[in-house]
Amino acid sequence: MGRQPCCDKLEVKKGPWTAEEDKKLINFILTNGQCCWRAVPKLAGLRRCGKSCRLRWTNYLRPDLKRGLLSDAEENLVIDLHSRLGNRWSMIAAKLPGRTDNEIKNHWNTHIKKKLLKMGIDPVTHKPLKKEEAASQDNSSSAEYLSQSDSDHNQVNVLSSNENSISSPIENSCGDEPLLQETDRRYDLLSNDSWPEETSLLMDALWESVPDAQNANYDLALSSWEDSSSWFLDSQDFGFNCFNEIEPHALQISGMEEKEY
DNA sequence: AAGTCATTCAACCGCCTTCTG
DNA sequence: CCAGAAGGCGGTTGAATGACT
Repeated sequence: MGRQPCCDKLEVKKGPWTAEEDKKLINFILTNGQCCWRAVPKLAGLRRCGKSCRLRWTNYLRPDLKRGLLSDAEENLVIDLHSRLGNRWSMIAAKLPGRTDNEIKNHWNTHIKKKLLKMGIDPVTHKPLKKEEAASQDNSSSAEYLSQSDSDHNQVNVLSSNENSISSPIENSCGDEPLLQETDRRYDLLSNDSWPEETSLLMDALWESVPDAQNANYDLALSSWEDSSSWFLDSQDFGFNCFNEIEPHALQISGMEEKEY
């Protein structure tokens, strides 16, 4: 007999969240904070799985989220971090204020991966593709990207980081070294002391650009509520800059018009 | 205008890790 | 120390949307 499902599959709703559900979840978390996710649906009056509530909150409703495409600096940082950490999206996301693992993972798969392939770089190992493969790539796009990097020395660092510092996780994990040791070493890399200076600077700049994130109290540390929620953005008349300033009850009552999906 | 294909991203699934009694 | 519960994570899916014919 397998593991028990986390929710009663017959009772839980699936698929896209409605504005009404979002409202309930937001109100509940604002009032009670993040507690036991399994209990959230019941307490908040939602017919959703606790996991689904957590995902919805962390990936979409959390007020400290940035929305929109990753900036060039963020993209470069993702590439650099990926070259060190591999597909550890949550760790990568932890280094980018206001970004979620899901968002970064999606962006990697839809944009960055293609970009690197076009440049003749293997997105898994971050090494140049085999000569014949690379030769078939579009040279112009590669040249274009590299020329951009002239004005952005961080990109140069990204492209050369493996040469100078740490070899790719994939390569290492294929060696004789036990996987566990490799994993531990990767975790060691998370210590800021071991970041190359350029990467640290890049990260500092990103964090400075999101002042509230420096206090990164991801519970309810809250920069711009508008950014986190397009339907709320539509109600900018409220002029809220910081979630802390919002009375939870005010959110319950006001401005929460039905979102069109 | 209609049909088809490609792309994006929110959400789900299931495994792994951590916590708790 | 162990087992079960809960949380977290990465891979994958599929609906929505856009681009193209």
